[in-house]
Amino acid sequence: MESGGVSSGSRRRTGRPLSFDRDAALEQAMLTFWRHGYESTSIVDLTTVMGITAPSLYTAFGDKKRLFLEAARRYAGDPEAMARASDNASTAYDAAHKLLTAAATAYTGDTTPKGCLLASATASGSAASADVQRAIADIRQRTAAQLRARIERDISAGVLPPWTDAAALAGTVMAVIQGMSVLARDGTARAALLAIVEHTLQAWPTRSRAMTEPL
Amino acid sequence: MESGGVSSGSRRRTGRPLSFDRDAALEQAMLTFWRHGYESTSIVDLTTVMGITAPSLYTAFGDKKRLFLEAARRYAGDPEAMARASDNASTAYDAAHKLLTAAATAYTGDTTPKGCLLASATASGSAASADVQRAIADIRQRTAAQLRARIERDISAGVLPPWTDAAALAGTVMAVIQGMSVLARDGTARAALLAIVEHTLQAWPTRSRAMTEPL
DNA sequence: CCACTTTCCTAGCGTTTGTTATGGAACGTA
DNA sequence: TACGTTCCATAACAAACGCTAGGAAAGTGG
Repeated sequence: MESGGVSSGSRRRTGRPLSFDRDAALEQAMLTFWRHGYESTSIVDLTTVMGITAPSLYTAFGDKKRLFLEAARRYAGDPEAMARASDNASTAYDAAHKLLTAAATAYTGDTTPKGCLLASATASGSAASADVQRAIADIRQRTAAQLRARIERDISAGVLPPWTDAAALAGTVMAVIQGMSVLARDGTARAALLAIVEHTLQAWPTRSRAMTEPL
Repeated sequence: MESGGVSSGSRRRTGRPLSFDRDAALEQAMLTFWRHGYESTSIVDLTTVMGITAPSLYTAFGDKKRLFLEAARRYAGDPEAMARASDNASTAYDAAHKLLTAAATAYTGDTTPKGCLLASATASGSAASADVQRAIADIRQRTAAQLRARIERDISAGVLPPWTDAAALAGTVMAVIQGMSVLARDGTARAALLAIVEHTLQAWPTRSRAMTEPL
């Protein structure tokens, strides 16, 4: 019963090998969840785009819920990579700027669905998928917590004024990110989203905002 | 075939009267759509909370799609009332402020579901409900257009500087509104949303922003 | 070549979905 | 009382849902 090493490295050593590319199938599943959401995507939809049959899907990914969570993890990327990117930014402003522009760009890709998978997939949801919604909310709140920590670091370092409301600042960035997903779904173009990003960042506090004269 | 005057005023003059309160039933349906979204709310869910049977629902409201659209119209309120509120605001800033605080408050009600019905109900969606999504997007874009027009009016009147990007400004407000719905769903408290509102409005352009000294 | 393991496909499981036919009961009118 | 109209409740419809038994097929290790 110890056989099921889920993670990478250990492949099965015997038995018939998979006849399809597991990664490619997962990618297609992710795109479909991205486009239609979690509950509105049926198993038939998935097997069609993945090019496999239902039993193959179940043996390879468990069930619909686990497949979605794996697709969501693939979409959100490595959480540690996000943390590193946030830490490596020279200031919290830079981190927020990168986060916002990356979102605006990702939500308006030519070859990908509009909007954010995490925002689109679970905004609605029956009681049966409450755990899926919670998992997605966790990913969001992890991002928010990292940004907030980065802001507080800047406050301590004197880069941001001491009266800065770190929660409100991080919250605003998160709200704009999530909101841009809705706008992108409604058809708003990338340039318009980027203009929103620039406008939002104009509210970023500066040590000199109320003291010296910018520009 | 001309009998079906949907709107108010003309009630049926003969036959057995309705045994339930149509308005109260619609209210319950709205709350359920608000909580679970459009596709995740089943007819059984609706008939349960409405206290009627399926055939009664169909004869009184048409079908699930029309019931939802009627509930959404009830939720969004009279569009003309919104337009009047926007026009009656003394400035575009006031209109945006009212819009944002009203959203933050409505999304965190004690007796209502968290978030926005329009944002939650149709963020995901199968191809079958594309028309429902379009109807909801229309309501959003009507709000955005009104706010944008109000901003442009202020620009013409000299209340806002001529270099103001009305589209970006209105877009930011809309993005924050939609984003706050996601945050509210995730459990963010009303006070935190109101802090986001205040922070967002700090980016509002002022004729004097780069010329004279505020405060 | 022979077990043994694992994946593959066909077919179908039971449940839930949105929606409706049917027949009787309740109303205003005559 | 009798009529036309309208509503209610029972029951059921076909389709789609997530999911899985069962046996054939394709690999590895002995």
